[in-house]
Amino acid sequence: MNQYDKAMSAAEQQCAQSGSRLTEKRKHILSGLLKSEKALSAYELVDFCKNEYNESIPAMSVYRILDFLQSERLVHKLSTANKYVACSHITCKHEHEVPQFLICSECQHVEEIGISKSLIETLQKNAKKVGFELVSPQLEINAICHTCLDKT
Amino acid sequence: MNQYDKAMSAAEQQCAQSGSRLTEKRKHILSGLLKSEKALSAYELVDFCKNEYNESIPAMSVYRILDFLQSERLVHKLSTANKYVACSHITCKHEHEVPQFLICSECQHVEEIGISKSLIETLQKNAKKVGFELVSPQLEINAICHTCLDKT
DNA sequence: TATGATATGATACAACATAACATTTTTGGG
DNA sequence: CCCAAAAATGTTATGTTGTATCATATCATA
Ligand SMILES: [Zn+2]
Ligand SMILES: [Zn+2]
Ligand SMILES: [Zn+2]
Ligand SMILES: [Zn+2]
Repeated sequence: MNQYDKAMSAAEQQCAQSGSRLTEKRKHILSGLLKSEKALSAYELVDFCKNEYNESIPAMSVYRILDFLQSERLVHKLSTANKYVACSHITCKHEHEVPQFLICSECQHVEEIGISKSLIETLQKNAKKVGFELVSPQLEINAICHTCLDKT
Repeated sequence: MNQYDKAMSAAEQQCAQSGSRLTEKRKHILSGLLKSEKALSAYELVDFCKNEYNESIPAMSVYRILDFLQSERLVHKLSTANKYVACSHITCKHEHEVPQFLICSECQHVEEIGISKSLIETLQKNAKKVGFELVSPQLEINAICHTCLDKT
């Protein structure tokens, strides 16, 4: 079974476990994010569903579906880019760490990596010094991927 | 001289030094950010100028002015919030470090702090591992300020 | 004062996102 | 199986953020 099928099947399991339904439309949106392997906007996902499945999903519904997928921890929102990306750890058993996203400013390719406990603690300590408490943090870093760097 | 006046005067100096002009409108936008002490959207700055100076600046101009102020390193854009904030180090002589912003999700209060060299190096190393180069990074962390935390 | 460069205005529109209410689909108890 | 409640999706309108383009005004300086 390839990575895509594994992810879809893990997503089914995740939803079954939490007692929610992974409908066709929700699957299509998730598949768009999984197949593209990059961050997509809600409207790009509308286009994807039109092109790939000849299915017209209104933007409103796509946003709702993205909310659902986020609540199931299958998808993350990248606030700096106003785009959405499939979680890289859908197939993993382990608890989801505080995520860090490296986002290529050129091609929107995204890598999701965990942040080490010690790094989190450092950030937390620094925040506290200036009167802030981290709640459910997430780091988004704009960078250039090596593929795009080589092209220039 | 209070902090606000110091900042405006330092901004004048900065622009003089780089041979650019800090016009009235540019001053008004900057003053909006300095006085509010929180992150504001371009459209909120339009309102500020209307209320404070009875001056109608089109949104287009506000965006241009914000671009200018960013190029002079007087203002930062917070991409996660789609808002803008005055640099906390306008009056400082030292080089501007890689900035980290703690943004209160409740009240939009922002603290800008520098990131230590060693932390940057850690981030850079982690990025390299997954094929990314940081260019001009900036960390934005959504958190809750203690004032808002106490209210709840 | 003429000229070019810089700054601002006006208008239109693109892209991202939500509010409010209607309709359809699913589900589970009687 | 049927119905009512809950969940999912559709429709329409609108709000928010941001850019493109072309026009006009202001400033510097020769
Ligand atoms: Zn994830
Ligand atoms: Zn790239
Ligand atoms: Zn700064
Ligand atoms: Zn606050």
